[in-house]
Amino acid sequence: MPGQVQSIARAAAILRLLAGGSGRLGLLEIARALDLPKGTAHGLVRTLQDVGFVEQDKTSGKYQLGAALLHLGTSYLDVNELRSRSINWADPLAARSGEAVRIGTLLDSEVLVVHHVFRPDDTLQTLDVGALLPPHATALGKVLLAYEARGGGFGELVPYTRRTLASPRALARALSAIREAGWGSDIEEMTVGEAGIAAPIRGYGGLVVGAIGISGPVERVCDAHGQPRVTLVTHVREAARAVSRDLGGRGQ
Amino acid sequence: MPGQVQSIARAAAILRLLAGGSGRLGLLEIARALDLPKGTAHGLVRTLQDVGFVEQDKTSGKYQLGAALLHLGTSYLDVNELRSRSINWADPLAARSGEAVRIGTLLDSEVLVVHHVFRPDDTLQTLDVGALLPPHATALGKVLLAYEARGGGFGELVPYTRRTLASPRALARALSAIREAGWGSDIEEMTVGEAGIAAPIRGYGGLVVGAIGISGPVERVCDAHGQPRVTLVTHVREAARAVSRDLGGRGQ
DNA sequence: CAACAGTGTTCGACAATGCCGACCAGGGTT
DNA sequence: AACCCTGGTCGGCATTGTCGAACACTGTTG
Repeated sequence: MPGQVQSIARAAAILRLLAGGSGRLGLLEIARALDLPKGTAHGLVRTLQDVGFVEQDKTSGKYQLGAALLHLGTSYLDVNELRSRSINWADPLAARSGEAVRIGTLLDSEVLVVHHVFRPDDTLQTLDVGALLPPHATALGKVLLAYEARGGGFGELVPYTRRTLASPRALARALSAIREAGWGSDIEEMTVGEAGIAAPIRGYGGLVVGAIGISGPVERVCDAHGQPRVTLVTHVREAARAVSRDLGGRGQ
Repeated sequence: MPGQVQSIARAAAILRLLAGGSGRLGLLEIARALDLPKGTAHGLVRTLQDVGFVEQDKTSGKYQLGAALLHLGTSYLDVNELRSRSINWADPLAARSGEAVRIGTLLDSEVLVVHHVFRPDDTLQTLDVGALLPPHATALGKVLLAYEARGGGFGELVPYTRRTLASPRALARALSAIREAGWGSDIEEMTVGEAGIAAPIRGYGGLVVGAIGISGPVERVCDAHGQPRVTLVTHVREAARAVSRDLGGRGQ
């Protein structure tokens, strides 16, 4: 594969940096973080500003992400096949299971949430479409990792709770168990008191392109033995199959 | 201001094209639309693909927006000062008025919705955060236009309904009336049966940085004379002032 | 069945392009 | 008032990306 266009790759790095960091960044901070000369960074940032991908706070001079990105992001949702096919099945799943439903896909070894249906009750919930979840500590993420072709080493496995799978060996075992069973779960591995169940979504050719899952309080998601309830597992797997069928895949 | 970085400007144009068009586009369509040689367009698109801003449908070969943009877009929401300050005031406004609340800002002569609170009833509504609204046919848009520094000519004023302000003269009159009154409305100018009320949000230095408004069925938003209800107008203007105060502006 | 009209993709040579480093200009702090 | 820090500018060099033609492939058409 021939070389990349340098300036575009650098511009993307700047945007990722701004998205990841604590919001606003100064020009020199950007230049230092990417190991670029001041002048070069300035040129890149200024054209990013011209196209609306970056805004500058006039008082502090610092830079932040721009409004044009918001529209591009939602435009992506409109085109995304995985999301559009899932929508019809996510709502029934939320209704049947009584829990929140999320659909995610792998992006740079993280889980990108592309759709989110709130838990049917009226509790206050924040929409996390567009959020990135840690793959090793969520049911969605582990399912996606299990079927990921590029089985390279995982990133650093930060432990969120005592039950997080923080060692590569434990994670690899869990992934092969998921491949065996065709679904996966996480029990208080990301936040205490929360559990989740997920199953893979296959696209054209049987390739896994995403995952659908529910998550909620551990006492509702799991039975008396601390295992995910069979009825919920069935619901999730059926939803995953339905979406896969819609996508033209073989559906598990 | 010295020249732009050509390749970044072109890359941004490609992304805008993909966002605006009907989703997927072929390489030649992109090249033709931007008047670029095939090879050049390919290089740009390929690096956009490498950084995740563009995806390629393997079967058709066509290109579409990529997943990385979704995360960038929502990251923008997290940083956006206008949105974060508005959130606390949008919910009460929705509750008091009983209508849907939206907060918008001007982007490229269009209205970008940065926050959206559903109407309190349980009707089915779609979240339009990230959507672009026509400025001349919505209360939010007309308020933003009225206080826009760069008072250049408006784009083409497409008529949506019979009551849309489609002539530059009528629109200019409406805008100066808004400046006079400090708030604006639209009555069946975008969709029949719908009306809206909006007021400007001022940031540091008194500059208008956004607008907040409600919208709903014309029979609820307007009184017997077909005019916006005074109580609703007051609620909207108070909310706008509150947000402005939070932003450090003078609040009207 | 062959010629064709479309794709998306690769390659290499030229030179235009954007990179780099040093140089300005303003603000805050010592 | 001298100093640091910031963001912004300018011009020369050569690295960089652009460009057009050629390639591989698919589906259609004569």
